[in-house]
Amino acid sequence: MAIGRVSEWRKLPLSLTELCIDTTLRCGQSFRWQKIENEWHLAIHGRILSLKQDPEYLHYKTTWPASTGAFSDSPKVKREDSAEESPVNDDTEQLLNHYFSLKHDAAELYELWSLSDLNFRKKAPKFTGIRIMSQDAWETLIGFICSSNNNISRISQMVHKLCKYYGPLIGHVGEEPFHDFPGPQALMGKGVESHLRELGFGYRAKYIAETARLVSEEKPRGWLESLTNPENPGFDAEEPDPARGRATYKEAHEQLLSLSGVGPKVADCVCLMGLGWGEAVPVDTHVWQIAQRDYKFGKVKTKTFSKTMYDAVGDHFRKIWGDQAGWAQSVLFTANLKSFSDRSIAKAEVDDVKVEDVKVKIEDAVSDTPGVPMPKPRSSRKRQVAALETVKVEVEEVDTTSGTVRRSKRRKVQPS
DNA sequence: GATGTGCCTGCTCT
DNA sequence: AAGAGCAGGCACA
Repeated sequence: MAIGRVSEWRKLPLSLTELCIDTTLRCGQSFRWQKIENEWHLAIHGRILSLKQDPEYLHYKTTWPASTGAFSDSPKVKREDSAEESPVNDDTEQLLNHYFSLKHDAAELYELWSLSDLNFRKKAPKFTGIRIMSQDAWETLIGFICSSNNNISRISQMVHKLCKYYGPLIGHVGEEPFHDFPGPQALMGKGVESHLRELGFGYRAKYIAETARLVSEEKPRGWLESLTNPENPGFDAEEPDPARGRATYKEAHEQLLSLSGVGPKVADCVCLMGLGWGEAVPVDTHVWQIAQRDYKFGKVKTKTFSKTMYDAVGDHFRKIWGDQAGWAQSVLFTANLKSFSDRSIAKAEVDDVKVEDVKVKIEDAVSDTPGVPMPKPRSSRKRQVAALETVKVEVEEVDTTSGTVRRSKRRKVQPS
C-alpha cells in the first residue's frame, strides 16, 4: 500500500479547559475516533486527522491519501496533481476551528451557565474542556440511528463496520485502515439491510437502509444540508440557496422526524452535532434522569416520559442555559456517564459535605419512576456515585414531598 | 393525543 | 450456569 503525504505536526495554543480531547472524543458525540498510542485519529474530509494534546497546545497532523482516485463521497478534497502540495493549501486548521467550534470561549460559557444554574456550577468543574463537535450531518444522522437501545461501545463497533464495508479507504495508521464515512448512496443498495443484519445491527438495519433511500432519492438534493443553522454553516458548505429560505431549529427538528428510525432524541442529536443548532437539547434516558433528579421533573404531574415531557425538559434547559443549551447539557450528560464516574467519585471525596444526610432522600426520590429504566445502584462503587450526586440536591432542594404522590409499584417491562 | 409494547444484540450481575 | 436486566429509542397499535 502506498503511503500518502503526511504533514508535520503543527499546533494550536489551546488550554485543556478550552478543549480536552480525551473527554470530548469519548463522550458519545462521535463514534469514530480511535486512540492509538496516545494519539487520536479520524478519517474526515478525505484525510486522516491526527490529534494529541499537552496542557498548552493541541497538536495536529494530516495524512493525505496516496492516490486521488476513488473519492466518491469526498468530492471536495483539495489536491493538486503535482507530487508536492504546499502547506499553504492545507485547510486542516480551518477544519479544526470549525469541527471544535473554536470561535466560542468555553470558559466564558461555563461561567455563564454556572451563574444561572447551581447544579451546573457544582458538576462542571471536573468536566471542563468538553465541546460540541460540528460533525457531518449525514454521519451524525446514521450514527444516532444506531444509538437507540444501545451503548457507546457497541455503537462504535457498528459505525466502524459501516465505514469498513461501505466507506472509502483513506489510509492507514500503522496497520490500521481508516475509512471515511459512507454517503447515502452507498447505504441505499438492495442487499444493505440484510447485510447489516448479519453484521449485528438488528432492527436498525432497516432504518439505515430506508433513511439512506429517503435522503438520496425522495428528498430534494441538498435537503439535509439545507437544515443547517445559517449562522453556523458547515465546513465545506456551499452557498445557501436563497430560494430555499433559512431554516429554524424547530423546522429542522420537525423535518428530520420524517426519516425512518428518527424520533425526537435522534433529531436533536443531529440538530446539535450535525446541523449547528446549539439550542437543541437531546433528552435521552440519562438526561431524563438528570432532569428528574436535579431539576424536579416528573415528580408531580406526569411521571412517564412522554413527548410533552420531552419538550418541557428541552424548553426548561433552553431557558436556564440559553442558546448553547445543548452544550451545557452535554457537560452534565458526560458527568453522568458511568465511564467517567471515577472523576465524579474523586469529586465526591473533595466535596464531602453531608452526603449521608441527603442520601436517603435521593434514593427515595429516584427509586419509583415507571416508564423509564432506572438502574438501581448495584455496586458500592455505583452507590458512591449516587451519593455524590446528592450533593447538589441540597442546593436545588429536591422535592421530597413525593409521599403525597400515589406510589404505584414499578411495573417491569417483560419481553414476552 | 397519550400510553404501552416489541424489537436485535451483547454485556453484567445474580 | 442460565437467565433476567439493561444499554444514550423508535414505530406501531
